[in-house]
Amino acid sequence: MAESSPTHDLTRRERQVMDILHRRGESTVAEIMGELPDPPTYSAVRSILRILGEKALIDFKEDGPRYVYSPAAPTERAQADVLAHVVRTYFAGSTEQAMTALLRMSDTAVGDEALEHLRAQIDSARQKGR
Amino acid sequence: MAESSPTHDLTRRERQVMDILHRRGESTVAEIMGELPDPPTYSAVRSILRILGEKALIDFKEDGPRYVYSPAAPTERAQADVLAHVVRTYFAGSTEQAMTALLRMSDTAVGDEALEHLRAQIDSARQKGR
DNA sequence: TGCGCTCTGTTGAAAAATCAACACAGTTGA
DNA sequence: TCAACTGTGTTGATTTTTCAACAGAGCGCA
Repeated sequence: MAESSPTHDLTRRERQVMDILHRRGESTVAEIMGELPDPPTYSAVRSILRILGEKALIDFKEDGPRYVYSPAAPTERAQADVLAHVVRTYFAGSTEQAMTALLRMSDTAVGDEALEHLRAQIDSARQKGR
Repeated sequence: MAESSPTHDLTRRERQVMDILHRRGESTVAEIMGELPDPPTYSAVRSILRILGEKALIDFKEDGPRYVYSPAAPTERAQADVLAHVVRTYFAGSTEQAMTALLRMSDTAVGDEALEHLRAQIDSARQKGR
Protein backbone atom coordinates (compact mmCIF):
# COMPACT_ATOMS: atom_id res chain seq x y z
CA MET A 1 0.00 0.00 0.00
CA ALA A 2 1.24 3.48 -0.80
CA GLU A 3 1.25 6.67 1.25
CA SER A 4 -1.59 9.10 0.74
CA SER A 5 -0.50 12.67 0.14
CA PRO A 6 -3.22 15.20 0.89
CA THR A 7 -2.51 16.96 -2.38
CA HIS A 8 -2.66 13.76 -4.36
CA ASP A 9 -6.04 12.53 -3.26
CA LEU A 10 -8.01 15.09 -5.16
CA THR A 11 -11.04 14.54 -7.33
CA ARG A 12 -11.06 15.47 -10.99
CA ARG A 13 -12.56 18.90 -10.56
CA GLU A 14 -10.56 19.64 -7.46
CA ARG A 15 -7.36 18.88 -9.28
CA GLN A 16 -8.38 21.00 -12.25
CA VAL A 17 -9.01 23.95 -9.97
CA MET A 18 -5.77 23.48 -8.08
CA ASP A 19 -3.88 23.36 -11.35
CA ILE A 20 -5.47 26.59 -12.43
CA LEU A 21 -4.59 28.23 -9.15
CA HIS A 22 -1.00 27.10 -9.39
CA ARG A 23 -0.74 28.31 -12.93
CA ARG A 24 -2.44 31.65 -12.41
CA GLY A 25 -1.75 32.40 -8.77
CA GLU A 26 -4.44 34.55 -7.18
CA SER A 27 -7.69 34.17 -9.06
CA THR A 28 -11.34 35.08 -8.74
CA VAL A 29 -14.17 32.62 -9.13
CA ALA A 30 -14.98 34.03 -12.56
CA GLU A 31 -11.40 33.61 -13.73
CA ILE A 32 -11.26 30.04 -12.52
CA MET A 33 -14.56 29.27 -14.15
CA GLY A 34 -13.25 30.70 -17.37
CA GLU A 35 -10.34 28.31 -17.44
CA LEU A 36 -12.18 25.13 -16.53
CA PRO A 37 -12.85 22.68 -19.32
CA ASP A 38 -16.59 22.24 -19.79
CA PRO A 39 -17.13 25.05 -17.33
CA PRO A 40 -20.02 24.47 -14.94
CA THR A 41 -22.02 27.27 -13.39
CA TYR A 42 -20.67 29.85 -11.04
CA SER A 43 -22.31 28.06 -8.12
CA ALA A 44 -20.68 24.78 -8.98
CA VAL A 45 -17.23 26.34 -9.08
CA ARG A 46 -17.81 27.89 -5.72
CA SER A 47 -18.81 24.54 -4.30
CA ILE A 48 -15.49 23.09 -5.35
CA LEU A 49 -13.66 26.05 -3.86
CA ARG A 50 -15.51 25.60 -0.60
CA ILE A 51 -14.42 21.98 -0.40
CA LEU A 52 -10.83 22.87 -1.20
CA GLY A 53 -11.01 25.44 1.55
CA GLU A 54 -12.27 22.84 4.02
CA LYS A 55 -9.33 20.67 3.06
CA ALA A 56 -7.07 23.65 3.73
CA LEU A 57 -5.56 23.43 0.27
CA ILE A 58 -6.40 26.98 -0.69
CA ASP A 59 -6.43 30.38 0.94
CA PHE A 60 -8.76 33.21 0.10
CA LYS A 61 -8.93 36.84 0.99
CA GLU A 62 -11.35 39.62 0.27
CA ASP A 63 -10.46 41.95 -2.52
CA GLY A 64 -13.06 44.66 -2.53
CA PRO A 65 -16.40 43.08 -3.28
CA ARG A 66 -15.14 39.62 -4.12
CA TYR A 67 -12.92 36.81 -2.93
CA VAL A 68 -9.55 36.02 -4.38
CA TYR A 69 -8.31 32.47 -4.06
CA SER A 70 -4.78 31.11 -4.08
CA PRO A 71 -3.00 27.85 -3.25
CA ALA A 72 -2.33 27.40 0.45
CA ALA A 73 1.03 25.72 -0.01
CA PRO A 74 3.88 27.88 -1.21
CA THR A 75 4.68 27.30 -4.85
CA GLU A 76 8.11 25.92 -4.08
CA ARG A 77 6.68 23.23 -1.95
CA ALA A 78 4.11 22.31 -4.55
CA GLN A 79 6.81 22.20 -7.19
CA ALA A 80 8.98 19.90 -5.13
CA ASP A 81 6.04 17.64 -4.37
CA VAL A 82 4.95 17.28 -7.94
CA LEU A 83 8.45 16.77 -9.25
CA ALA A 84 9.15 14.12 -6.67
CA HIS A 85 5.99 12.34 -7.66
CA VAL A 86 6.73 12.54 -11.36
CA VAL A 87 10.28 11.32 -10.96
CA ARG A 88 9.15 8.42 -8.86
CA THR A 89 6.20 7.46 -11.02
CA TYR A 90 7.43 8.02 -14.55
CA PHE A 91 11.21 7.87 -14.27
CA ALA A 92 11.79 4.99 -11.88
CA GLY A 93 13.09 7.44 -9.33
CA SER A 94 15.93 8.65 -11.53
CA THR A 95 16.25 12.40 -11.39
CA GLU A 96 18.80 12.29 -14.14
CA GLN A 97 16.44 10.51 -16.50
CA ALA A 98 13.83 13.14 -15.81
CA MET A 99 16.27 15.93 -16.54
CA THR A 100 17.32 14.27 -19.74
CA ALA A 101 13.73 13.94 -20.88
CA LEU A 102 13.11 17.56 -20.00
CA LEU A 103 16.13 18.59 -21.97
CA ARG A 104 15.18 16.57 -25.02
CA MET A 105 11.60 17.79 -24.84
CA SER A 106 12.63 21.39 -24.98
CA ASP A 107 15.41 21.34 -27.57
CA THR A 108 14.70 24.47 -29.51
CA ALA A 109 12.52 25.84 -26.75
CA VAL A 110 15.47 26.42 -24.46
CA GLY A 111 17.70 29.19 -25.57
CA ASP A 112 21.46 29.27 -25.58
CA GLU A 113 21.74 31.52 -22.59
CA ALA A 114 19.40 29.29 -20.60
CA LEU A 115 21.57 26.28 -21.36
CA GLU A 116 24.65 28.20 -20.36
CA HIS A 117 22.91 29.11 -17.17
CA LEU A 118 22.02 25.51 -16.48
CA ARG A 119 25.52 24.36 -17.14
CA ALA A 120 26.78 26.80 -14.56
CA GLN A 121 24.28 25.41 -12.08
CA ILE A 122 25.41 21.91 -12.77
CA ASP A 123 28.99 22.89 -12.17
CA SER A 124 27.93 24.50 -8.94
CA ALA A 125 26.07 21.39 -7.90
CA ARG A 126 29.09 19.27 -8.64
CA GLN A 127 31.31 21.35 -6.44
CA LYS A 128 28.76 21.32 -3.69
CA GLY A 129 28.38 17.56 -3.82
CA ARG A 130 32.08 16.85 -3.82
CA MET B 1 -11.39 27.39 -21.26
CA ALA B 2 -8.57 24.86 -21.38
CA GLU B 3 -8.00 21.83 -23.56
CA SER B 4 -8.96 18.42 -22.21
CA SER B 5 -6.29 15.80 -22.48
CA PRO B 6 -7.66 12.26 -22.33
CA THR B 7 -4.98 11.32 -19.81
CA HIS B 8 -5.69 14.32 -17.66
CA ASP B 9 -9.39 13.83 -17.17
CA LEU B 10 -9.07 10.86 -14.89
CA THR B 11 -10.87 10.25 -11.64
CA ARG B 12 -9.01 9.75 -8.39
CA ARG B 13 -8.93 5.98 -8.51
CA GLU B 14 -8.23 5.88 -12.21
CA ARG B 15 -5.23 8.11 -11.74
CA GLN B 16 -3.97 6.05 -8.85
CA VAL B 17 -4.14 2.93 -10.94
CA MET B 18 -2.46 4.57 -13.93
CA ASP B 19 0.33 5.80 -11.70
CA ILE B 20 0.85 2.31 -10.36
CA LEU B 21 0.96 0.89 -13.86
CA HIS B 22 3.46 3.48 -15.00
CA ARG B 23 5.62 2.85 -12.01
CA ARG B 24 5.47 -0.92 -12.09
CA GLY B 25 4.90 -1.66 -15.74
CA GLU B 26 3.00 -4.90 -16.31
CA SER B 27 0.95 -5.77 -13.25
CA THR B 28 -1.73 -8.19 -12.17
CA VAL B 29 -4.92 -7.16 -10.43
CA ALA B 30 -3.61 -8.43 -7.12
CA GLU B 31 -0.42 -6.42 -7.46
CA ILE B 32 -2.32 -3.26 -8.29
CA MET B 33 -4.69 -3.82 -5.43
CA GLY B 34 -1.74 -4.24 -3.12
CA GLU B 35 -0.37 -0.83 -4.00
CA LEU B 36 -3.57 1.14 -3.80
CA PRO B 37 -4.08 3.30 -0.75
CA ASP B 38 -7.12 2.17 1.21
CA PRO B 39 -7.32 -0.83 -1.08
CA PRO B 40 -10.86 -1.76 -2.04
CA THR B 41 -11.93 -5.26 -2.92
CA TYR B 42 -10.65 -7.24 -5.85
CA SER B 43 -13.92 -6.62 -7.68
CA ALA B 44 -13.63 -2.90 -7.25
CA VAL B 45 -10.15 -2.81 -8.69
CA ARG B 46 -11.29 -4.79 -11.66
CA SER B 47 -14.11 -2.33 -12.24
CA ILE B 48 -11.61 0.48 -12.50
CA LEU B 49 -9.45 -1.55 -14.86
CA ARG B 50 -12.44 -2.26 -17.03
CA ILE B 51 -13.19 1.44 -17.31
CA LEU B 52 -9.59 2.27 -18.11
CA GLY B 53 -9.73 -0.39 -20.78
CA GLU B 54 -12.85 1.17 -22.28
CA LYS B 55 -11.02 4.47 -22.37
CA ALA B 56 -8.19 2.69 -24.19
CA LEU B 57 -5.68 3.88 -21.62
CA ILE B 58 -4.45 0.41 -20.74
CA ASP B 59 -3.69 -2.84 -22.53
CA PHE B 60 -4.00 -6.28 -21.08
CA LYS B 61 -2.95 -9.72 -22.13
CA GLU B 62 -3.43 -13.17 -20.76
CA ASP B 63 -0.54 -14.61 -18.82
CA GLY B 64 -1.46 -18.15 -17.99
CA PRO B 65 -4.52 -18.14 -15.78
CA ARG B 66 -4.70 -14.38 -15.21
CA TYR B 67 -4.59 -11.03 -16.93
CA VAL B 68 -1.65 -8.71 -16.93
CA TYR B 69 -2.29 -5.01 -17.41
CA SER B 70 -0.02 -2.28 -18.69
CA PRO B 71 -0.32 1.33 -19.86
CA ALA B 72 -1.46 1.65 -23.46
CA ALA B 73 0.69 4.68 -24.24
CA PRO B 74 4.40 4.11 -24.53
CA THR B 75 6.24 5.35 -21.48
CA GLU B 76 8.08 8.01 -23.45
CA ARG B 77 4.86 9.57 -24.55
CA ALA B 78 3.47 9.54 -21.05
CA GLN B 79 6.66 11.09 -19.74
CA ALA B 80 6.54 13.88 -22.28
CA ASP B 81 2.88 14.53 -21.52
CA VAL B 82 3.31 14.72 -17.80
CA LEU B 83 6.43 16.86 -18.01
CA ALA B 84 4.74 19.27 -20.35
CA HIS B 85 1.85 19.57 -17.98
CA VAL B 86 4.07 20.09 -14.95
CA VAL B 87 6.19 22.69 -16.66
CA ARG B 88 3.16 24.57 -17.81
CA THR B 89 1.29 24.37 -14.53
CA TYR B 90 3.97 24.75 -11.91
CA PHE B 91 6.79 26.52 -13.70
CA ALA B 92 5.03 29.11 -15.81
CA GLY B 93 6.05 27.22 -18.94
CA SER B 94 9.74 27.60 -18.25
CA THR B 95 11.59 24.38 -18.88
CA GLU B 96 14.70 25.89 -17.45
CA GLN B 97 13.03 26.68 -14.16
CA ALA B 98 11.81 23.12 -13.95
CA MET B 99 15.30 21.78 -14.60
CA THR B 100 16.74 24.06 -11.99
CA ALA B 101 14.21 22.89 -9.41
CA LEU B 102 14.95 19.30 -10.31
CA LEU B 103 18.63 19.91 -9.93
CA ARG B 104 18.27 21.62 -6.60
CA MET B 105 15.91 18.95 -5.35
CA SER B 106 18.36 16.20 -6.02
CA ASP B 107 21.65 17.76 -4.96
CA THR B 108 23.34 14.84 -3.30
CA ALA B 109 21.07 12.37 -5.01
CA VAL B 110 22.67 12.95 -8.40
CA GLY B 111 26.13 11.63 -8.66
CA ASP B 112 29.10 13.24 -10.28
CA GLU B 113 29.06 11.05 -13.35
CA ALA B 114 25.37 11.78 -13.85
CA LEU B 115 26.04 15.51 -13.78
CA GLU B 116 28.90 15.06 -16.20
CA HIS B 117 26.57 13.13 -18.43
CA LEU B 118 23.97 15.87 -18.25
CA ARG B 119 26.50 18.51 -19.06
CA ALA B 120 27.46 16.62 -22.17
CA GLN B 121 23.83 16.48 -23.18
CA ILE B 122 23.47 20.18 -22.66
CA ASP B 123 26.45 20.84 -24.85
CA SER B 124 24.96 18.59 -27.47
CA ALA B 125 21.65 20.41 -27.25
CA ARG B 126 23.37 23.73 -27.67
CA GLN B 127 25.08 22.63 -30.83
CA LYS B 128 21.88 21.20 -32.20
CA GLY B 129 19.93 24.37 -31.51
CA ARG B 130 22.52 26.66 -32.98
C1' DT C 1 -33.99 56.26 -3.25
C1' DG C 2 -34.41 52.12 -5.41
C1' DC C 3 -33.31 49.28 -9.37
C1' DG C 4 -29.87 46.26 -11.51
C1' DC C 5 -25.84 43.87 -11.02
C1' DT C 6 -22.41 40.91 -8.87
C1' DC C 7 -21.13 38.35 -5.38
C1' DT C 8 -21.54 35.06 -1.41
C1' DG C 9 -24.00 31.32 1.78
C1' DT C 10 -26.60 27.32 1.89
C1' DT C 11 -29.26 23.51 0.49
C1' DG C 12 -30.55 19.65 -1.97
C1' DA C 13 -30.88 17.24 -6.44
C1' DA C 14 -28.59 14.90 -10.45
C1' DA C 15 -24.81 12.46 -12.15
C1' DA C 16 -20.82 9.89 -11.71
C1' DA C 17 -17.54 7.20 -9.35
C1' DT C 18 -16.68 3.70 -6.35
C1' DC C 19 -17.48 -0.45 -4.51
C1' DA C 20 -19.16 -5.18 -3.39
C1' DA C 21 -21.88 -9.27 -4.33
C1' DC C 22 -22.80 -13.05 -7.00
C1' DA C 23 -22.37 -16.59 -10.68
C1' DC C 24 -19.38 -19.21 -13.23
C1' DA C 25 -14.85 -21.10 -15.38
C1' DG C 26 -10.24 -23.03 -14.99
C1' DT C 27 -6.48 -24.95 -12.10
C1' DT C 28 -4.45 -27.44 -8.39
C1' DG C 29 -3.57 -30.93 -5.36
C1' DA C 30 -5.06 -34.35 -1.77
C1' DT D 1 -12.35 -37.38 -8.80
C1' DC D 2 -13.72 -33.47 -6.65
C1' DA D 3 -13.34 -29.95 -3.22
C1' DA D 4 -10.66 -25.54 -2.44
C1' DC D 5 -8.68 -21.82 -4.56
C1' DT D 6 -8.03 -18.13 -7.77
C1' DG D 7 -9.44 -15.86 -11.38
C1' DT D 8 -12.95 -13.37 -14.61
C1' DG D 9 -17.82 -11.36 -16.27
C1' DT D 10 -21.68 -8.87 -14.98
C1' DT D 11 -24.91 -6.42 -12.35
C1' DG D 12 -26.68 -3.24 -9.18
C1' DA D 13 -26.29 -0.72 -4.70
C1' DT D 14 -23.81 2.83 -2.02
C1' DT D 15 -21.17 6.68 -1.66
C1' DT D 16 -19.09 10.66 -3.41
C1' DT D 17 -18.74 14.13 -6.56
C1' DT D 18 -20.59 17.45 -9.21
C1' DC D 19 -23.78 20.69 -10.12
C1' DA D 20 -27.56 24.17 -10.03
C1' DA D 21 -31.19 26.73 -7.73
C1' DC D 22 -32.48 30.02 -4.56
C1' DA D 23 -32.09 33.63 -0.95
C1' DG D 24 -29.86 37.48 0.72
C1' DA D 25 -25.99 41.05 1.18
C1' DG D 26 -23.35 44.87 -0.78
C1' DC D 27 -22.32 48.17 -4.35
C1' DG D 28 -22.95 51.49 -8.17
C1' DC D 29 -25.61 54.68 -10.38
C1' DA D 30 -29.63 56.99 -12.86
